[in-house]
Amino acid sequence: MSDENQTSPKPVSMDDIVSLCKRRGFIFQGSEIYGGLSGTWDYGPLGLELKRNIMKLWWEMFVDQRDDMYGVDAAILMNQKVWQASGHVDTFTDPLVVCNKCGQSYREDQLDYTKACEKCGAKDNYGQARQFNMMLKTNIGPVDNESSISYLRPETAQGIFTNFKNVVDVFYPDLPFGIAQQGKAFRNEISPRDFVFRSREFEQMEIEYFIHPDTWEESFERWVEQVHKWCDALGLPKDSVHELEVPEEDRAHYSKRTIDFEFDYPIGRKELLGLAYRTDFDLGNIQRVSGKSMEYRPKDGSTAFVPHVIEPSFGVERAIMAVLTSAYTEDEVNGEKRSYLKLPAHLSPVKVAVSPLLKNKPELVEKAKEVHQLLKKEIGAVMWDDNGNIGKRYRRQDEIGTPYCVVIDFETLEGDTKDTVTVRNRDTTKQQRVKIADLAAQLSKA
RNA sequence: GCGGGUGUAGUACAACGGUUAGUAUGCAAGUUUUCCAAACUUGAGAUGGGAGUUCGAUUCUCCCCACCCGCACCA
Repeated sequence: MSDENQTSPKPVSMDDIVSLCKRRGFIFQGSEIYGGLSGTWDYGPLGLELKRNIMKLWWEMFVDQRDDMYGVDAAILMNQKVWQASGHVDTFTDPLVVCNKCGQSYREDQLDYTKACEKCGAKDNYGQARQFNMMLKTNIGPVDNESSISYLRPETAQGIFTNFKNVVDVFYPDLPFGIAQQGKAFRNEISPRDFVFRSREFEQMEIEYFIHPDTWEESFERWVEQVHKWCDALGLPKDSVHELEVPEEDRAHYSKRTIDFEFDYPIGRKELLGLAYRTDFDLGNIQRVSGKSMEYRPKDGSTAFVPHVIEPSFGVERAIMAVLTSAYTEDEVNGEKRSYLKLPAHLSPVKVAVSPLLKNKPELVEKAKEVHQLLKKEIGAVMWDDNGNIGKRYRRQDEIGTPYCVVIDFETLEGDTKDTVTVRNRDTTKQQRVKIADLAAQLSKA
């Protein structure tokens, strides 16, 4: 689906991004020193900052800035009944049957044994059905038997549903309200692909927004708007984000409406996040399996009911890839090609770099260190950089998306311009003089 | 999981069945440099892992691992 209507194709390739991520300390192959482990990735100092900034932005936007949202942080390991109730145990254990001749695999429930293999035409040459489970299984405690089985959660959502009653009992929020959670999830993907796009261990940010069933349509529409606001906040170009209305036959059976928000990645147009109306499927299952009531009793005394949910589900790694894709820019400065990350300032791993114009002039270095300490206290993510010459530092900071470079030069030390520094803008490469006293305020505002 | 491809310093590339495996860039130390990857000196740094063939393997063969491209999968 990415072949047609590809709008504003980015010149950036996946290799550019992977290479930059590694070269500059964003993302590395997991367990690389031992030859790697498929589907796992490690975050370096800068990637970690970027990831945290994205997750922080999300939390501010969807939890801190709202009155109707509650956060939880549920355990990754959960009682196996959670996954029986949710349907994951059943739907994740599809038996697979493999053609002995060509190795083509089929789901047993969809295979007609009387027919020849669709791929190679071999007849009556199917292997034994074997279970394939997308959930990563483990055992709790010293015994290794049926009852000790547990799974690394394949989604964070169930940790929200299982805490629905707790949140209602303690806070009794007015409906509608939402519960939000960020955290790791695990899937034993058959083939992890496309850098961090599909991996076996990943980070999710999910919301279950509880509503009265009569209001689902308007609530859904509001979430569509919210999702677009989120994409704007990530700095994604509007023409790179697409709504895909998922047709009924492709939706989960309990979902009455699902929109996949897709992004134009270097690997094509792929899902960035999902928005689904899940009805009362999840709470209903919990009620059925646990025997505990999941009903919500409105404060006005009207009839109690099991709330329905709208579920916006965000993948952190997919957001990171979209942000990097959008931010990666190439232009020319003084005839030299330059590549840089045009990140929104609130996402940049480093907010400000501080340099002495020349590193062999102690008076400059001393003053610069002073300014560095000052800014570090005020802004936090401030980097000291005195490597090479000033142009080199600018390029290096450009490439990791640092929005501002502060340079202490001889004008800082004396004359009318005493105690002013140069502030250089990443995107325009223009610079202006700013009083040291105003620096922190001006940079954190910008 | 299937088919195809790839695997050499941090990155991007070279080379070769045979002495110290090169180049660029990056990195580290130093000299220098008054604003956009200047220059010089020095230094560290690699044949993914394991078997086999061979007098000798980074090179050839096999197995494993990882990544890339297709297919399948993606509740």
